[in-house]
Amino acid sequence: MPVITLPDGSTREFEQSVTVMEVAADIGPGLAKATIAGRIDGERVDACDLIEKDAELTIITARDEDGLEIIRHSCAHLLGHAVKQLWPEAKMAIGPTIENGFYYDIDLDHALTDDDMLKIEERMKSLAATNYDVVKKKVSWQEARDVFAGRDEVYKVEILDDDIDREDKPGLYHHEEYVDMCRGPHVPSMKFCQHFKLMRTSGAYWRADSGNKMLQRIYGTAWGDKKQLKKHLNFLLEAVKRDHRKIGKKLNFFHMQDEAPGMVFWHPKGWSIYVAIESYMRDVQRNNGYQEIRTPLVVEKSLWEKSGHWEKFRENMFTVESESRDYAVKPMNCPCHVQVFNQGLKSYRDLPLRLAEFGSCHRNEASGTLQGIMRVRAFTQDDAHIFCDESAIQEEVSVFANLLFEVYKDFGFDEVLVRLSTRPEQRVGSDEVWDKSEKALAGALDALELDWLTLPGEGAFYGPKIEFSLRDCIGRVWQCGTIQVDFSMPERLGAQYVAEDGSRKTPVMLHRAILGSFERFIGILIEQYEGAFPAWLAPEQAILLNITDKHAEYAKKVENSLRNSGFRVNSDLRNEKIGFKIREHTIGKVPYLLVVGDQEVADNTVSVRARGGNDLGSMTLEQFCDHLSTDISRRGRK
RNA sequence: GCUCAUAUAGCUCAGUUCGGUAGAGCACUUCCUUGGUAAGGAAGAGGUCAUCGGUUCAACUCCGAUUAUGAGCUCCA
Repeated sequence: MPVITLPDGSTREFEQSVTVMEVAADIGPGLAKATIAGRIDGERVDACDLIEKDAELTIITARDEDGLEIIRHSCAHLLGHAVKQLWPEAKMAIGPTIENGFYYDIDLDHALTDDDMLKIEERMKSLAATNYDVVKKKVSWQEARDVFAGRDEVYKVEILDDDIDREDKPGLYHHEEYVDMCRGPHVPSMKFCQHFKLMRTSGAYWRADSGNKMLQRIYGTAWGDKKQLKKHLNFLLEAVKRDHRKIGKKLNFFHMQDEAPGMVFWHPKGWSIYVAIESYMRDVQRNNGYQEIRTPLVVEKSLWEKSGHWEKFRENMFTVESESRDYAVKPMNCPCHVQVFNQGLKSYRDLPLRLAEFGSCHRNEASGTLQGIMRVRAFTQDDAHIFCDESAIQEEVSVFANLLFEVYKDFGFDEVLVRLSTRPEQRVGSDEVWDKSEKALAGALDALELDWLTLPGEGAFYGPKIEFSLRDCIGRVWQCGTIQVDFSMPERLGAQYVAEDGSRKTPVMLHRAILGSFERFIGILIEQYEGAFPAWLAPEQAILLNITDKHAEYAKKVENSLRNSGFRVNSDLRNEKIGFKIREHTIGKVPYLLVVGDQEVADNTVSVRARGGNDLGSMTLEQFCDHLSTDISRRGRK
């Protein structure tokens, strides 16, 4: 006689055990139709699962996040169903859900082509169109193993053997002749799996181990209705439109070429953006207690041996040989910064000592990881190291985080995600030291009253780190800033200071960056702004357009005057119609187009057209300077 | 590094179904046009079809290798 309590607090009593679906039907036929699964006392269950005793029940429909996830999971099974019909010899590995969709890893000798993808999608659609019911059976471990062994599904058998307790009762979901094993829950009927699209294939190692066989992974996206699917596909198109590689080429910001893989050739316009950001960061650092330094790019191997880099990351370092000595191009700035710290005797009165460097680093990343200017082999960090006493960590982290939030706001990013990465398997330093470091960072975050998550095992080899990620205007998340505690390197490299009691102590070092790397950050900005940089960063803040040759001299005069006022201005004096020039520089995303013709020459003004086509009318030079200055001083803030 | 795909004019891309050495638009050059807020007109020039090798009478096309790029995987100190 189970009593079911619903989310609104109402209760329903039943004569005998009932399924989730039956409860839904009892509430109303409309709900029954929409029922995907249920949540009993917080745990997700199938619609066909029996409720035998009193329980709190929530019905899950496509409107719930959970419902969507179940749909995606079932779509993975649907993919399996289709693939096995088309290639019966395929062996199915795992098919989990991911953000916005699902994938399935498949072992199949035939390399899947784009045509195959269409074929699979067609088959999935026609299977789903029959609205067949998904039938769940709980079986014994042995029974499940027999089923998959009988079907030669070696990966399912391996999962059973290695990961599933012999006492467990695995759920087998029957999609007509296809069977998949899953913790569930799944949709009761394929009528819920109608709005999906296969996205791409790729290789993926079995159990994510690069020593294992590479399987073929098929990615798909799936949604509760047509509208959601369309919205997602539009989002993807939007992301493609913003691709920094395309925009970077079109707007002539930079290029890359075969001879220097993973390294950027900055063109005048891109470099102008770079310089604007660098000089902004230089001001920010100077105004916040940092001292800028510059250290060598190439340093003898022995220093990297002492710092621990040679042991842990030799493969990713570029090396150079000269006069029988081995050098490495620096992959990080920290060991060099310790060398600066080590010059001269330091007192506790010198701490915290904050050394900053726009440090140019080279890391020989695996070729497959390179991506535009986002992931490169040569990059420059807005790097700094804070040498301080252990007791100052929390304060330094907190001051740093607040500074970082302000900088991000200047770049137009208001939402920042914070995560704490803890000790990885490969690391230096004792567990004691790691305990201390992790605690210090967590303490600082709590003191700031931030929402933050822990990423276990994601820390750097020398210490735990806080990572700051920002969300761009179309919702994507980019990891940029970081602050990392390091109790190890100062000791390894012999950093010391004289404490109040006259004893020698080893300082703690905080590695920190706000933007991360200039290359990557500019890539992010290009995508965020779709190339339309706000005035303070725009390579060309304004451009003079003359109507005819008659006005060229006046245009040139205005251009020079604006330049002398410190603005980045050019003029386009070509013999072209004004409409043509407007079009070209609109596409070029110049913030202000200044048109000059008879009228303007006579009145000593410029006709101002803002980006986006806003006609701001005629202004005197002075008025325009004020307008532009105001715009620039706002930076990226709204 | 691994899997799959891709590489044609400065850019974006056609094309060679079945091997007989290539085409468009934009950009560029010249000429005409001096025109007021997203493309004025005409003519012209421009490519060893990524590199190296193989098959062939003949390769841009087929095969192999290399390099780079892309999507993922692994990695990201």
